[in-house]
Amino acid sequence: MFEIFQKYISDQITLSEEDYELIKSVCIFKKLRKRQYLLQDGDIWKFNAFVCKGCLRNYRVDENGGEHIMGFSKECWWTGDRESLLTGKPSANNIDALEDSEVILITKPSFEMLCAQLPAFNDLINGILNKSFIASQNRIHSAISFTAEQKYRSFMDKYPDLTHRVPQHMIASFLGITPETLSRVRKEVAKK
Amino acid sequence: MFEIFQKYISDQITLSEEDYELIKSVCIFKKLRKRQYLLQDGDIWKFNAFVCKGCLRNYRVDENGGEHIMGFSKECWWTGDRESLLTGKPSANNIDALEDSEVILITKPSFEMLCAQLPAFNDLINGILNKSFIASQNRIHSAISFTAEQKYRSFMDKYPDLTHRVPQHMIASFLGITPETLSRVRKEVAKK
DNA sequence: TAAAAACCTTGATATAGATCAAGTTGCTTT
DNA sequence: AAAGCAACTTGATCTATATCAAGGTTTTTA
Repeated sequence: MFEIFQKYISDQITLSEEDYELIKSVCIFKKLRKRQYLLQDGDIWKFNAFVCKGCLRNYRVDENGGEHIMGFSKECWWTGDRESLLTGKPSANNIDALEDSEVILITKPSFEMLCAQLPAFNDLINGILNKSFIASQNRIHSAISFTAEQKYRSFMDKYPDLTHRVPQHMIASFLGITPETLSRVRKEVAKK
Repeated sequence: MFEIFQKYISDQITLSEEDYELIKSVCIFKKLRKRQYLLQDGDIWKFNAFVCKGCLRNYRVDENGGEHIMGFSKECWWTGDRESLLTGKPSANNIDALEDSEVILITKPSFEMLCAQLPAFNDLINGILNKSFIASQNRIHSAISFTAEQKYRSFMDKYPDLTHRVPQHMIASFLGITPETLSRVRKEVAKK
């Protein structure tokens, strides 16, 4: 399980054997069965989580029980709840596994230690935060500007693999449309 | 103009006189008249921009000429286009002044120098990036989950001052609804 | 200070997408 | 392998919001 994380890191920066030992020493390995929660709303989230295998979703539940998917995380993506982690307040999010999955958890203090000890690791993480922010901006743009069809096309464009990997009604939820609408949009898109 | 930036910093971290001199030495001071562009799409954005005075908007234009407002930035907020800055590619965004404004620009190399030389400054900036990311997540949630009325209420909640400071049709654009709908929503909200 | 723009509101109408409902297919679980 | 559940589709209808249009108000500019 650690090898995947190690490869992910070594593909981007150069670290010594000892550096990897240090990282490994603070990793918490966790296997999740399909449908198992990694985080439930109301809990306080304490980690940074790296997905080695499988796929998770991060969602919020509204007052009517409606689920709204904030994001998916597959292998080599990060997940968690930055807001709860930063503020120490209970999370409004739920994270659960869409498939049997394997994740690595690193507590906030350990993570900060790594960033302090390993400048290259710190840069790597910073780059990811930057990229996530940019992705969020683009998602906001699509949410406030696009039609249902444009939203779906841009999803396929950006996440071609997820398009077939996660249930359609979850993609609909991610896009902020109903499953019925997505089904009809797909029929249209298939025609052209 | 620099005093505002200095106060903003000193309210959050402690720096020496020399540190401020260093910061000041890389600041580019710029005054903008109402409607003046700070960035036009197609240009490559090279700075981090801190708003000392006034208010700007950041927006994208779609193929039909429709404007979609990504964000507002008033005094003591940051603005710019992180994506263009990071990738070096032409920006898809426009930034212009809604009021006569004053901004401080810091080029990317200078900014990185400051972050490297002044760890506290680096932490400060990191905190801002984190908070912006969290704000983006919350905006995504509202965009995919809320009705027009809920969107407007949450805007008033989050930005009570902007509610009266920027034109209504721009708030509508920010929320992803039409100006007419916003006008009607406001009438409803006023009743209750 | 008058003319021109920009802005906001209100009404009438249109429509994209939501909701409700039923049937089908395809996974899980025992 | 059957039963039960979850996922997808399709049709009918409804509704929140968009679009189109016009008038009134405020702000800008000459």
